[in-house]
Amino acid sequence: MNETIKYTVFKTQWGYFGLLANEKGVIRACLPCTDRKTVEKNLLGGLEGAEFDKNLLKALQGKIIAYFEGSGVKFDSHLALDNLPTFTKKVLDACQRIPAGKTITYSELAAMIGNPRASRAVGNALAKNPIPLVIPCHRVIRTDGSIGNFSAPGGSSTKKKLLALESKR
DNA sequence: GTCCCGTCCTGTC
DNA sequence: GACAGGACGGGAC
Repeated sequence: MNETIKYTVFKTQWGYFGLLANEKGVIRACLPCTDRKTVEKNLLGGLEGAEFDKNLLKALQGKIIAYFEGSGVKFDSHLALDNLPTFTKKVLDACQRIPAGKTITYSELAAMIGNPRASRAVGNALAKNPIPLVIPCHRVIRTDGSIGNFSAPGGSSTKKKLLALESKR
């Protein structure tokens, strides 16, 4: 494999945010962290040969920064999800259609992809979401109203903070 | 409120 | 191919 992988780390209101991308689109994202090195480590995760490019996905960077400033933005960047299982791709794709400030439940998301009872499998897929925030997996909550779980650094408290940020608009 | 079983997909053996 | 484990749901108690 000889594809070019680039990454960038930039500052937002919440801390440093990382993006990793190849020619096809975004591969991975890393939620804000106060320490830039931590972000790079989480983002690259042992990957070698990734090239730093501060102008990588400049438009998306701007949107993410605006997002953490509290403005409503729509992430429409191209994402490279080819290496993920079909079901996971479907789940992530459906997840992207959730409008900002709105939340749906795991079972509603399952219904969107034609498997109303696959809520558990949906959670499984979201747990593997490589691109948090851009794929708004934090907008998916449990049917009983509880926040559910979140695999990104910070866990469910990060999820809560993200929802609070969106709902106060 | 807590417990338990059903459900469906992925990763590992 | 089989099995265990999950960001869940819903009914039973």
